Amino acid sequence: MSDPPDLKRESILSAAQTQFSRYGFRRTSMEDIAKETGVSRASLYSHFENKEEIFRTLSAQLQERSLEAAEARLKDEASTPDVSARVEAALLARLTPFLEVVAQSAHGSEIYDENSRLCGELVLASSERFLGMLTTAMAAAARSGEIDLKSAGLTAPAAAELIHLAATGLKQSADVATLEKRVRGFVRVFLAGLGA
Amino acid sequence: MSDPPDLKRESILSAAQTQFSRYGFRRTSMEDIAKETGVSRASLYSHFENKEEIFRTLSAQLQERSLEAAEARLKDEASTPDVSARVEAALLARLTPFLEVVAQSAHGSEIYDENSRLCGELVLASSERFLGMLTTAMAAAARSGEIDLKSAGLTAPAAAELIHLAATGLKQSADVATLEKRVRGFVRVFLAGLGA
DNA sequence: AATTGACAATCCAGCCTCGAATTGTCAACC
DNA sequence: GGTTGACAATTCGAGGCTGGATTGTCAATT
Repeated sequence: MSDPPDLKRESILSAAQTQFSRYGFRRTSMEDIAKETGVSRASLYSHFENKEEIFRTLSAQLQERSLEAAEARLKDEASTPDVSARVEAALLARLTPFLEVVAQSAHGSEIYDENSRLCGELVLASSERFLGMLTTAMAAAARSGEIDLKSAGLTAPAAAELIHLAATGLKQSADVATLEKRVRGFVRVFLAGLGA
Repeated sequence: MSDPPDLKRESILSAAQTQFSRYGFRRTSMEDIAKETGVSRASLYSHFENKEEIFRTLSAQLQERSLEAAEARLKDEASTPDVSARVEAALLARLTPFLEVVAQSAHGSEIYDENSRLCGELVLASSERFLGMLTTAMAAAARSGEIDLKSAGLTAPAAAELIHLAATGLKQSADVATLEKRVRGFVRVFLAGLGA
């Protein structure tokens, strides 16, 4: 099921994340990453093609993890019987890592730009995947009668899109605590509006 | 009530808007604006201090107009007895001009950046003012019993903030028609969630 | 008073150089 | 296999220079 994790690779990624967060992408040199890892610069090239690949790997890992966490929250009907609570948890799982990287680091906007440049398609694809999850969840909740899309005049994709776009706006929060409060408030009201 | 409108100033502003939209702020010269207005470049300086002031005036006018329109929609309880419909109309009045400038022009992002740089405080203040209007509207609707904030666990400012932030996300629409559809869907569901 | 052409001052994109920092790739080593 | 120091190639920012475009300000004109 799970591949054997490459410890050295992981330690390099962890060191790189630390340095990127501290200095941004451009101002972090391979030397910095090597030193933080405790290894020579040359050996980094045994594990990654170059700095961009380290960054892309890190970004992909973050995306993947947040998507998996979000999906898990959406699917966990056993311990969270409420759609509203599942959507809330999924949005937080998806948004929190982003906020921690971008709003936490002094170089958040630079990192954000580099991410668009180096991983633009991945970001887009992840966004689509998340939208797909939400759509599935909305459709399922409509089928089970937990929400009523028809009387709202919406389809499942349209409802998912609204939640997704609204969440994009809510991302503009200064810290995780604020984000949590806002997401909770938003999801409760919005899903209540759908009859949840 | 209304100041006598300075026709020459208005015609300069109109010409400038055309050119800014066509070429962006930096690539539009005073010569361009003068030619479009049909006067000499020198005479522009009889009416405006410089290019930045023309831009700022244009931006302020746009902000002011969208705010006034939004406020009018919110206050028009006579012809629009529904809070939901008023909020929907107000959001559209506020967002549409923005979308027309930014999403329409090929230089939208440059204009957006210059606007932040030259009119940052104004943009912020306008945003606050709009948030204030929404807060007032929410509070009034709660007072009249048209919505129920308490059972949603929200205050009027919190509810207004959620609507405002969500609208920020909805702004990411490719055209006005899409924006309208989304705002309508969002507002109906959200206000329904508040018991409207 | 508003408008204008003309003038001097300023800005700015392009281009060059320079040198230090950084990169990617070895052969040698463990 | 992975690791390393060392090497050559490349990148990158600072700085300076140039010419053309653009700006802001006149005194003269209507």
